[in-house]
Amino acid sequence: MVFKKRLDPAINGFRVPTIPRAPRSVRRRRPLCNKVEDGRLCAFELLASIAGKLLQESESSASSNASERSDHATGKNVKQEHQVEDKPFKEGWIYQGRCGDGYFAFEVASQNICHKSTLKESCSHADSDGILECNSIINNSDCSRKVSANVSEFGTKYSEVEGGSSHFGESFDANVNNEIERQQEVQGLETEGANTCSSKDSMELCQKPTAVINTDSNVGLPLCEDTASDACFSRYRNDVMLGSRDDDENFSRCFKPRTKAKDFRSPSRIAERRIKKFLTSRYWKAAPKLKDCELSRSDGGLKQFYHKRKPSRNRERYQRDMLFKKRKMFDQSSVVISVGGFSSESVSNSSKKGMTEDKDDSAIMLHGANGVKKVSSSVIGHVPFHSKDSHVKFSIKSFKVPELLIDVPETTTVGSLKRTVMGAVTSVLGGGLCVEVLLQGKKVRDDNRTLLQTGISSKDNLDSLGFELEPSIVQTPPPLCSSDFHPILSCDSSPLLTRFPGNTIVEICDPLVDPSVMNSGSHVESGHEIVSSHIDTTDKSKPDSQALVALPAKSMEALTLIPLNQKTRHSELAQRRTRRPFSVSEVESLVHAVEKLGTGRWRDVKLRSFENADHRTYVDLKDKWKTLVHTARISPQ
DNA sequence: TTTAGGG
DNA sequence: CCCTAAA
Repeated sequence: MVFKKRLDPAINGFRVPTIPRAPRSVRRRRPLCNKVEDGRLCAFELLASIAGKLLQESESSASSNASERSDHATGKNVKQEHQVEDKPFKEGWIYQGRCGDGYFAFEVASQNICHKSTLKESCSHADSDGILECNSIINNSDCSRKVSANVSEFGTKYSEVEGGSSHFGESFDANVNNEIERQQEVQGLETEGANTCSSKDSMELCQKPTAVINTDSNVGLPLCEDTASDACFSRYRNDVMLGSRDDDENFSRCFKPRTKAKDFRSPSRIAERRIKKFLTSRYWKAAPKLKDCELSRSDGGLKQFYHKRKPSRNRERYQRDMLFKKRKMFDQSSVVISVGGFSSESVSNSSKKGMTEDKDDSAIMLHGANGVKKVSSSVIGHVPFHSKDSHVKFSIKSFKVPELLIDVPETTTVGSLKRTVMGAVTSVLGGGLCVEVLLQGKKVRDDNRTLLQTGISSKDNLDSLGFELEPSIVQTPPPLCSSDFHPILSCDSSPLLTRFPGNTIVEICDPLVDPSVMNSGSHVESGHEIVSSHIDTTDKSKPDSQALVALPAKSMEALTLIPLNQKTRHSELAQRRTRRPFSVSEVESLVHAVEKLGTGRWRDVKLRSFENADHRTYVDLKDKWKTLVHTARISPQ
C-alpha cells in the first residue's frame, strides 16, 4: 500500500518541465561519467527544480493518489507499481512523469554503468527509448554530460538519503540543495574517483554493514549513517532484492527505504520515491526497444539489461513469464464451447478449458493447442471423449479455429449438432461457415437422424467423427461444383478460413498487456503461432486485432473459395468415370463382333454391338478386348 | 475422330 | 479407365 501511495504521488506529482530534446547523437555522445563541474551545476539545478516540484506535487498529489491507492490498496508489490507505470505511459501526463523518471533513472543507470563499465550500452538503450527523451533533453545541454555524472552521484546520495530516511527526509525537505551539495561532494569523490564510483565510497560511508546488501558496486546504501535501523535495512534489503537488479540494485536499495519511508511520508521521501520510480522507470526505458507488450513487461526488458537481479525482480519475472506463457497459451488456446450440461463459455485459455473440463467429470480434455495447429488442413474436429450420461462431447480443433468443446445429448440430431457447432464456430469465426459432420470420412447428410442413429455416440469411436467447416457460400451449391466436390472444397477452404482468424488472433496477442482484456477478450484471444512473433507489435495490434475480429469469415471465404473452386473443378473434371465392368453378355457380344469384324475396327464394333451403350466407347471396347486377349489369352483374331 | 498403345 | 500420339 505504502509503496503505491508513494509511487503514485511520484507519478502524479512529477511533472518534468518540458525541455527540448537534444539530438540522439548528442545524447549518446555524452559520456556517462563526465567530471565536468559545469555540467554538474546544470544537473543540480535541474535536480533542485525537480525536487521542488516533487515536493509540491507530493503535497498536492496526496489527494489524487488516494484514488490510485484505493486501486492498489491491496498493497501489491512492486510489480503493481510497475504495471501502474506502464499504463501511464500511454497517458500524456504519465509520460511526462516518466520522462522525469527516465532522466533520473538514466542518471542512476549511468552510475551503475560506470561501475560496470557498461555505460555505452546503457546510454544507447536510453537513447533508444523514447521515454528517455526527456532525459535526453537534459543531456543535450553541455551540462548534460556533467549532469549525468552528477546525477549518478545524486542518485547515490538519494539512495543514501533514503537509507537514512528520517534524516534524509529532513534535510531533503529543508533543502534539496543541501543534498545536492552533498551529492556534489560525493560526486566529486565518485567522479573524481573515476571508476571507483560511489559504490565503494558509499559503502565506506555507510556505517552499517547491512547497507551493503548488494555485493555489487552498489552505492545505494552508503549514506546509511542515517539512523535507519537494521530492521529498516533488512526491509530495505528485501525490497531492494525484489526490485533491484545488479545495476539497479543501488537505486532500488535507495527506493527500498520507501517502505520505511511510509512511516515518515515526509514530502522529501515522496520525492525520493518519485525519484526511485523514475529510476525504475528509467530502467525500464533503458530496456532496449521494448514493444508495447514488452514495455508492459518492463521486467523482460530489464532482464536483458540486468542479468543480475534480486528475488523481487524474480517475482516480476515470474509473473511476466506467466503472462508470457499465458499468451502462448492463448496462442494455442482454443475456444471451448460446452453445450448442454456445461454453460457455454466462449473463450477461455487452454488452462481455463482444463478448469471447465474438470468441473464436468465427463469433460473432455482438449488436446493441447499443438493439436490445433496440427489439425492443419481441415477444420475437422474430432471427438476425443466419451461423455458420461448420454451426451457426446465434441472437441473440435483446428489450427486456426479455436477448439470447440461441445456437449450434446445423443438424441441430438445431426442437424442440431451442426447448428450447435455452427453456433460455436460462428461465435469464434464470425459466421459465414457451414458445419458438416463427417463420420468415418463421410459426410452425414441426414440432418434428421440422431447421433445414435447416425452411429455417433459416446460408445462409438468418436475418432471417426469429424467436423468440416465450409464456407456457407459453398454450401449453397455452386453451380459448377457438384455435391461431391464440396468435401474437397471444404477441406481446402476450411484451412484458409481458419487461417484468417488465426491471423487476427495473432495481432490480438496484445491482451497480455491488459490481462483483463484478455479475459474479456473474445474469441480472438485464441492464439496463434504468429502471435509470439508478432507480440512485438505494439499498440497497433489491439486495434488491428479488433478489426480482425470483426472480420467476417465470409470475406476470407470468398477469397479462398475462388482458388478452391478452381482446384475442385479441376479435380472434379478429372474425375474418372465410374467403373462399369463388362458384363458377360457384353463380353460375348464384343467377342462376336470382333470375330466378325476383326480387330482394329472398334468403331464398327461399337456401332454394331454397343450402339445403345453410350457408356461404352470404341476406346472402351478396344481396351476391353485388349484385356481379354491379355487375360484370357484369346487369340487376337 | 479413330487407332493404338502406354499408364 | 485415362491419356495421348499418330493417323
